[in-house]
Amino acid sequence: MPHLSDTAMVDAVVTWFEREARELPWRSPDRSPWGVLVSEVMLQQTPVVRVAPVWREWMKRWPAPADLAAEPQSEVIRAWGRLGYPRRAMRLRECAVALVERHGGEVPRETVELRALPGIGEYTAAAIRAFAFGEHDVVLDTNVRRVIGRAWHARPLPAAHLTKGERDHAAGLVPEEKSASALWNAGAMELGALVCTARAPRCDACVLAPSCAWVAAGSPGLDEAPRRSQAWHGTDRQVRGRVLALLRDASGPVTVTGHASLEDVEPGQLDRCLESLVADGLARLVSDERGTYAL
DNA sequence: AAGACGGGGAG
DNA sequence: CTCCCAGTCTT
Repeated sequence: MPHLSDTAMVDAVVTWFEREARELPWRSPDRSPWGVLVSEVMLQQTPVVRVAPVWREWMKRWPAPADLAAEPQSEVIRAWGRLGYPRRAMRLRECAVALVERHGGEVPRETVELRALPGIGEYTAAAIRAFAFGEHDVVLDTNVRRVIGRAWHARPLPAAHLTKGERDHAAGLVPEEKSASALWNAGAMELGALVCTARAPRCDACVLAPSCAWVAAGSPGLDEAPRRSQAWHGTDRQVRGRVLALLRDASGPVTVTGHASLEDVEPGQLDRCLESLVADGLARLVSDERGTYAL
């Protein structure tokens, strides 16, 4: 039976984080709130190692919201490269425009204002407040949910959707004091990313192990836990990605229909994907007759 | 409450 | 080859 108090467990994570935190570029002392915002959007569903080089490039090229806002979307999609979910790049640019129009080109620190920005949801708003401004907030990403779920509730993996009960419990764990709250938010995330990982947790190296409810229960359920399965090969998602890669790597319009690199794609599926890309605003039709598209 | 949405590195 | 990742937005 675990016997450490909530506070002692939270403190253990904070202490561990102060010792073990990775030196990520968006954690540098000279980072800007804009840099934090960009990093958070890039990190939505994309791992740190893949984000880092792109983030550096973006900060060099577009150091402030106004710089990105002035850029054509095609260039932004190109610079996004292969980070995935290119709608994020589109929204990031829209976000930059909104920052210029509504906030004088600055990143606001209030939740309502952040949430009103394109691409900024519950998690990202809280992360920006905590990591860019040091504000007290509840940062709940998949890592923090997994850490809390295991250490406090003996659950192997978080449920698909965040519940009110889960949010309330997480809120109760955040230290009152501002700087400690930010360290807990970042530390719990870091612990989930480096130690309390989804499928191969390193409990022997975990500061919470002595008081972890899941460890105490014998670390059950990892194999039986429901997995989110996402078919990939041959799906519309893959075809959309291939079309976008084609448009990205070209300097101008491309005749997509009958293109050699898409030979194996069924014409019907290709048409459907092209139509959806145009509907999403990610691609535009240049010449209907010739099946020519561009970013 | 579901489903859609990219891509690559690790196991 | 399967699984996962600092989620968001739209039905």
